[in-house]
Amino acid sequence: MSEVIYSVLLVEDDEEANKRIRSVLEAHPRFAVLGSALNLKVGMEALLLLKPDILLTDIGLPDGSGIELIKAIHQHRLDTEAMVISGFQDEHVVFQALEAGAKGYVLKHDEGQRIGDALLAMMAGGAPISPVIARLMLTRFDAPDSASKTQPEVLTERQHKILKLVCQGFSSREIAEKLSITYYTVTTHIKNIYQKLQVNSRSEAINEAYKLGLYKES
Amino acid sequence: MSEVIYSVLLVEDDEEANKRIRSVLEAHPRFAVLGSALNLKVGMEALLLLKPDILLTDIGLPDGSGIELIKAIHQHRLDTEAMVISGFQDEHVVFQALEAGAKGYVLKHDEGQRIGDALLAMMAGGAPISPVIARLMLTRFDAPDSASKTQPEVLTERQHKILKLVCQGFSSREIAEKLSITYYTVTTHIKNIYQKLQVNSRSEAINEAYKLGLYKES
DNA sequence: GCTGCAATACCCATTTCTTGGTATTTCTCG
DNA sequence: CGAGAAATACCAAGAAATGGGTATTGCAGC
Repeated sequence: MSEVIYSVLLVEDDEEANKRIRSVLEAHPRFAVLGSALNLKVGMEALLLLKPDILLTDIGLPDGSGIELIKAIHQHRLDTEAMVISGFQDEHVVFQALEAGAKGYVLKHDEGQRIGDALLAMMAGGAPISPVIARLMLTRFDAPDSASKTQPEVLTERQHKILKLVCQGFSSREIAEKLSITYYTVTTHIKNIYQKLQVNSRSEAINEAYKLGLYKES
Repeated sequence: MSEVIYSVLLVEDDEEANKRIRSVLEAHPRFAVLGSALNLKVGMEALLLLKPDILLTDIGLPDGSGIELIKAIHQHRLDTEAMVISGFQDEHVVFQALEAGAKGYVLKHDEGQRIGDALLAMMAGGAPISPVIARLMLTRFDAPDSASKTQPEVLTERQHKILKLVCQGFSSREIAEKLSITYYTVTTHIKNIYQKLQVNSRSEAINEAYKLGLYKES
């Protein structure tokens, strides 16, 4: 479509791979590499400072997981899309990344062209995967188990009840009164709900709840 | 105008709300609370016995609908004005209540002052109903009238756009950026939206937007 | 018995929202 | 032209929410 150029931050501890990917992107007309980091700490600083359009990060960094970076994007409400580059096709890691909000997942060994294409596809607005869906997938794969009888919900019963009230427009204090618990407890629950839904405001939580069809009458 | 004091019967099953509204009315110089009931049965008895000037009732009572009370007013030809207090702006319920003869419809979450004002407005011959609801009534009951080309919305185009963004979970500042207007302007719009929707928080507005079906993709 | 999860409760610093104003400009309608 | 609606912008105080913690209790599973 457009001729927009996307700024990219690369975080990859393998110097070899870092260099290679970087040069690939630098050769690409649609991307501008703002910088690259070799570890989580530097990557985090760069992310918050540079606020790139795209974060391209490895998962296994020497001083932590690249997932932290993806989480940071949400926490700081950056307008950055995250894509994971990993050496493994570890299912668990993939889900973790998606859960954290990553939009894509490419392999280190992919050729440069593929990486560029993947990034462009992502920026063109791939189907954003709901964090909860990802989480559901996670639990589904983690536990190829049995039951599936009761609530397949990620949220606990209590959290669900509170989210429902939040969606109905009640304030934290009103919810506390309704449930005969303290205001503090309500805020704690809400905090946990936000984390599970990967959002950070009431409005976003409500939005997510509706998206997931969590509301079918009361 | 006059210094008339109106007698009020309150029927509300939520003890919390009951107590709150009751104390608000008791503190008001123009109202005298004859009694309050927590369910339909007691409410009905009280209504027929006390014949209050005003019936202030919830709809969803544990043993039936408050609409029964409104109907009873007509059935027994009482000289009582009915006003509904509800936690929801459920379209269906509103119509039922108005059809049954309710003169007003206020929200539980409204502050005491607003409830008092609404009651006085009603006694003065008004019908304190949310403009949005009124508009819905019009479009429902008739009006193959005018153009119908433009948006049948109560909200202006701008307000609609902003409400949409609010529903999508954006903060006021984010909306301001997106629309290239100042934060102040956004808050002003939101203020006006709240007034039109008769709510007083983001969550309630989102709720209302969904209830009114204001959202059909973007 | 230990561990982990869920639910509860509390604190505090910071941000965001809410509410009450005022005010200017543009546009439409009568 | 004047009235009114709509969009814009600004301010300030108080309420609420958010994010970072810590901590206790009870219960299920290993």
